[in-house]
Amino acid sequence: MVQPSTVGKPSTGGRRRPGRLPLTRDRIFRAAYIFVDDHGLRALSMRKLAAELGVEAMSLYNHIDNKDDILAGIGDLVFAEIDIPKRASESWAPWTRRVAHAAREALSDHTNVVPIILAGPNRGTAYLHLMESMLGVMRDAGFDANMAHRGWHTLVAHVLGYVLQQTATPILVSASPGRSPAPTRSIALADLPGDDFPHIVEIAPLLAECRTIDEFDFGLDMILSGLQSKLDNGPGR
Amino acid sequence: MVQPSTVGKPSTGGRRRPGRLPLTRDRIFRAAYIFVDDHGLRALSMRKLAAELGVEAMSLYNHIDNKDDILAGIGDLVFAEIDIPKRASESWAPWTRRVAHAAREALSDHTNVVPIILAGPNRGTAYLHLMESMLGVMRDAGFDANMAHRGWHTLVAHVLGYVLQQTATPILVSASPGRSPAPTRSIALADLPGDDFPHIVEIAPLLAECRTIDEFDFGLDMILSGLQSKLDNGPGR
DNA sequence: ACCTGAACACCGTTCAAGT
DNA sequence: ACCTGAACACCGTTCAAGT
Repeated sequence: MVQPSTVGKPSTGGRRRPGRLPLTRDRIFRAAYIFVDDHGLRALSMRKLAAELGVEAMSLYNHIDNKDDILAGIGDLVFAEIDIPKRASESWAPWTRRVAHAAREALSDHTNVVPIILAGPNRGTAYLHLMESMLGVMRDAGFDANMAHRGWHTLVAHVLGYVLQQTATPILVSASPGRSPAPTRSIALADLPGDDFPHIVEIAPLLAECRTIDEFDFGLDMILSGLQSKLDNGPGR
Repeated sequence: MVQPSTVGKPSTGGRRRPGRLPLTRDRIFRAAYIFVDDHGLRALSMRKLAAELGVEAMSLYNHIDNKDDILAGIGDLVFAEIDIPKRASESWAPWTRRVAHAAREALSDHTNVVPIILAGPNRGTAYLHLMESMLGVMRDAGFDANMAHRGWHTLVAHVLGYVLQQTATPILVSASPGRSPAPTRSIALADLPGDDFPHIVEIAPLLAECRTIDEFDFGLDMILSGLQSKLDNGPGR
């Protein structure tokens, strides 16, 4: 990797630019990943990303196809942060629980990137390995292919759905449905008219403090024990 | 609403423009909704939307704040398509099942709009009314506020997660993880290397044909019966 | 009151030209 | 082989000017 003919100036690799590493797909992806984490998805532009790398925007096109290519790369970096636990002697359910929590955690740590994952098909290697592992553990536990497939879908739906609600549920909400003046953005859910929305008002304090882990576990437990009982109650459909 | 002083020319409302209705927030939202359904979210621009309405882009700003304002309007139009069933004599579970299916159907019919709903907090009136109804039915059935809150979260997570996978699961996928030439986009999941992804390859045919309703019901049933048993097994936490 | 021409500060992407 | 200046066809949004 290090060019052996290069002498002196130990910190820089050659004569490209003072102290600049060469561009690679990987370096572009990582820079974009950090940029989105820090500034949000909408702020990401080819020009600003290039500036972050000390380069002009057009240089990026020597390594990537287009912006979508970069977005796909960023998306898979989130899945790469989920480390898939080794299967100890534990049963499929606790193992799956740990994976589900690891996924929830990784996605929650990078909410700015989540919209990318949701926008289109994920075909990155990290995603595929995660999927493969989950299916394998279920198959080994005795689920048939059909059941493993459905269980996987249900679990993914739960994780994605939960992470979504961390951002998609309005804690602050406008009380006036029509055209609204500027300050309305910060009226709390609890301030909705109690006549129209009594039950929303009732649970408003719960919503405000609900992004906890046992919120997540509440649904996860139902899914895992539901799957377990299908496993126990018979091999048939 | 109809200006009484206007005479003749029954189809046009006045002298604004030949045959042009006046702009309103509602007309802008509906036009944008249809445009996104037809051409996708990324194709939506202020200029093209204005053209669709027979108007210049800047005119839109007389009625809406900015593009995000329009997006929020579009998002709530999807929820407005969910008609909330009247509560007959049925129990909370079948009623909730019907609402969940109605929501799944509305979202599935407007997949281009779904990313808007997922991108940020929903505070539209249609969304709030849906939420209020679901909470109310659960409370009436005997769930306490805490349980209703959690149940609502779990159900929403399931619906959103399911709809997501209709778009986010790769049916077609690249078999070569690194830089890939153009035609790779259309290599099927089933063509993944079987050594690395045996279980994905195994369920690939299931994935290809799985966007069925009983896929959805599989998880929904587990959630509903899980909630029912919590309701039966005691009022406490 | 509502619409618009012109303008501003941006975009993603291409391509011929540089080294 | 890799980088870039200049250019193209777009963006969202503002503002003063029109009716």
